[in-house]
Formats: sequence, C-alpha cells, structure tokens
Amino acid sequence: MSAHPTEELVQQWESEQARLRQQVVEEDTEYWQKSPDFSGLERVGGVDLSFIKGDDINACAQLVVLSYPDLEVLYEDSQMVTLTAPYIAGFLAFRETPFLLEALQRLERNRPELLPQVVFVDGNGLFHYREFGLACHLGVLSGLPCVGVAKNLLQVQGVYKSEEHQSQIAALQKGGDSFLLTAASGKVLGKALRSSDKSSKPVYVSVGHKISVDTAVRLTHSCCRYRVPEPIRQADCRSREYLRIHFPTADT
DNA sequence: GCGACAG
DNA sequence: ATCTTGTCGC
Repeated sequence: MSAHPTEELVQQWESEQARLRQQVVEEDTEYWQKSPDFSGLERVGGVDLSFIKGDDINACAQLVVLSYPDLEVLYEDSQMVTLTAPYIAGFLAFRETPFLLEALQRLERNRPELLPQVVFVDGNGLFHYREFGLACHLGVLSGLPCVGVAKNLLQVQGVYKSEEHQSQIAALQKGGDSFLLTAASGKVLGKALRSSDKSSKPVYVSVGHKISVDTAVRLTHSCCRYRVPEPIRQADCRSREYLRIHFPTADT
C-alpha cells in the first residue's frame, strides 16, 4: 500500500521500541545479584540464531541453559525457524526476538524447573541508538533478567572507535578489566570488558533487563572460559552443529 | 560519493 | 549472520 514500506515499518518499530523502553528495569532485582560470588545463582541461559550460508531467512534458533558456576549444559533446544523481518541495524530484535521467546516458552512449558535466572543475549541491550537493543527487548517481553554482550562496537551516541577508545582497550591488562561506554548525554550505556586474560579484544556488555551494569559485567566475566561468555558460545556452537548435521553442504 | 551498519 | 586454513605465538 505504501510507497515506502520500509520507512513506515521502521517508524512503527521505533514507536514500539519507545513504548517498551519505559518498561526496562536497569537495576538489580534478584537476590543472587547482591552476593559477591552470586550464591543462589544456579542456571544461566544463552540464546543465538545461526544461518545457512546464502540463506538469510531460514535459521536455527538456539536456547541453552548452563549450570552455575560449573557452566555445564543442562538443557538444549534447537529449532529451525523462518524469519520474516529483514535485518536493519538498530532493529535486530524485530528479526530475532519472536523465535527466542518461543524457545523460552517451550522450556517453561516442558521443563519449568530449568528456566534460567538470567539470559545472555548475543547483541546489545541499552548500548543502542535508542537505548533498547535486543537484550532489552527480550528481557521486557520475557520478564527475565537479561545481559547484552556484543562482539563488535556499535558506534552510537557519541561512542566511537577513536584513538582514545583504542588506548583504553590497550590499557585493559587482565580478564575482568573494563572501561565505561558513556553517551554524549553522560548516560552510561555499558562497559567494554576484557573477558579473559588471553583475549585482548574486549566484548561490549550492557544492561538488558533486571540487572545493573556492574553486576552484568561481573557476571559476564565469571561466565567466560574464552572471549565469548559460555552460554552464548554454547548456543552458537550448538546451533551451527545442528545446521551442519541437518543441512550438509552439497558438494563432493 | 563515502563510511557505517549489534546479528 | 556468512564467505574461510593455516599459522604465529605462549
């Protein structure tokens, strides 16, 4: 109907983000978040989507639940899905959230005792153009505490890959070291975290829902065996493996 | 025209 | 997201 369907869709999405943004809780709400060693935390979740090469609508939606602090896989769900929304920077949630929510609902229906107490999301939370990235979106719609972890820096709200930024990265000496990502407005959008001693490239952690930045960073560090926190890494590995097995490459 | 652009 | 193996270093 419209001469500019994409523009209208984006406007609709923007207002939806503004509406849901008001429901984000940026503070710690769970008892285990106050504990120095997160005692009381037993299950951490991770979600991700993997795609077949050359196909951007068929994907494997993955949910994993790991034990804490051992980080052993307690639950795994792989589900082929057909995406409808296009990928537009700043609107990743409209593409992925429906399928991640479905996975959480399947878990709640079939194994409610395994519901995670916090979910790691592959992407940003408040560190976003309108302070409402995928981790916030999934958090608000699911009601679960969520942490956003991005592998690449989103240049937004005055945060740039400047020389200053590069030198701050160089100053991260050991796993757990971090520095603030502050918007031009002064608002803290997240933190760059050296997630392990071995990885010099940081990950970008931000609040999704029902957790503070500092708790999110501390928890992320405590879930890292490698650069990417284990829940997200397991979700990524297992969804890729699912695609390898069910959609083998068709060459000799 | 050029650079940016979470996944 | 995906295209992609070996290789340099601890």
